[in-house]
Amino acid sequence: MPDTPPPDPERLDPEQLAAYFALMEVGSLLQHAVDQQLRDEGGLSYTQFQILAVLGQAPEGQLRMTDIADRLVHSRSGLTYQVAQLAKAGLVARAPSADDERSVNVTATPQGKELLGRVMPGHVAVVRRLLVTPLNRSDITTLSDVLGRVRTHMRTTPPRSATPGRKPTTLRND
Amino acid sequence: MPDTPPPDPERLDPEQLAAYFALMEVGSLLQHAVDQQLRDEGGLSYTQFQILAVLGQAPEGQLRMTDIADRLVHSRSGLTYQVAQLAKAGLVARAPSADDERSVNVTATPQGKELLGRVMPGHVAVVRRLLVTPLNRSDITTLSDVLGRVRTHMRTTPPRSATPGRKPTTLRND
DNA sequence: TATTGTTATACTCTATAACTATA
DNA sequence: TATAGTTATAGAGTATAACAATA
Repeated sequence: MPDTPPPDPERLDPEQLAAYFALMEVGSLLQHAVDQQLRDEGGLSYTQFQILAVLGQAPEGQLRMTDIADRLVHSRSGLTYQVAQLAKAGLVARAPSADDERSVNVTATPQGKELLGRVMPGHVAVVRRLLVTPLNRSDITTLSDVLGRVRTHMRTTPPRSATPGRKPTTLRND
Repeated sequence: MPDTPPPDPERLDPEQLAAYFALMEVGSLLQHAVDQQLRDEGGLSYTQFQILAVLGQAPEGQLRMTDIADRLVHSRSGLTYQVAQLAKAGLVARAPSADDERSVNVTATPQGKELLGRVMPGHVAVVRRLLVTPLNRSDITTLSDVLGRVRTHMRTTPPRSATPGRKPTTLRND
């Protein structure tokens, strides 16, 4: 009784597609909404907000550039730019590391912490209004469980290299 | 024995926060991955890919600028820019509408359809590798169900206006 | 030699405002 | 007047490559 066709690696079945589309759309809309709120109420981009937030959670209240980049931004120069913006606004301070002269320690200034605190309520309100409201407690738990697993998998999976059968300039000799 | 503190609208409990963070991170990583794949294999941004995809799904194979903008991009001028890019690459064609002289009908050219078809397998592969693989069928169903509800709610919820207690220049008589 | 970080540069994308033309 | 769309413009963000300095 072959009622489940063999999984074609070239396609996604309707359920998988629906999950993918819903994820992308919800992520995009939520991102857009919080970005807007952060700009309106704090003059912060979402990336800048994330940097401040990550610094706030850091044990010593400080992180090296590399540490921040690994968690948030995709290129180093991009992080340098964003941290420079934050520093220009007096929201973070940079100091050379004591034990490794190459490193730069970034900390949130009092103004940075103050701004973060001032912006959080509105931020939370947006997340609550858009994401939390339509879900019950069980939905939330499920969502964080399932997406948590996906996140772990994504972090583990090699980005894009290691593609087997990929000869790097090895056809002929050109 | 009050073990459930009253829900503070100023905060999100750990489960809610976890769901929010997981959603944002997974959405961001997945977006980044597919964007990369589309650029590498088709020279398309994710937005451009979406435009082609939406045109492909359209009943007549054509949509007005407004129709596309409503589904995808956030500003009209942004859409004009993106469609212009696609047209410049010969992937879409624009034609004035017959029944409404103001409207512009956009269609995918044969090259556009060809490119879309050529890019889809890799696209699907990324989604499968990052999102589908770590989940079982039940997870997928749940995910699309829960996120589908969130999406519906987001589309319904007024963006940001209609803030109650917001007097639109109605103090005094102005 | 590998790692940390910055700089220079160029490019993509987005949004706002002003504008044209049609309904 | 309202709607559909474009243009001009300006700004934010990102990545790549070259670079300097330290481990």
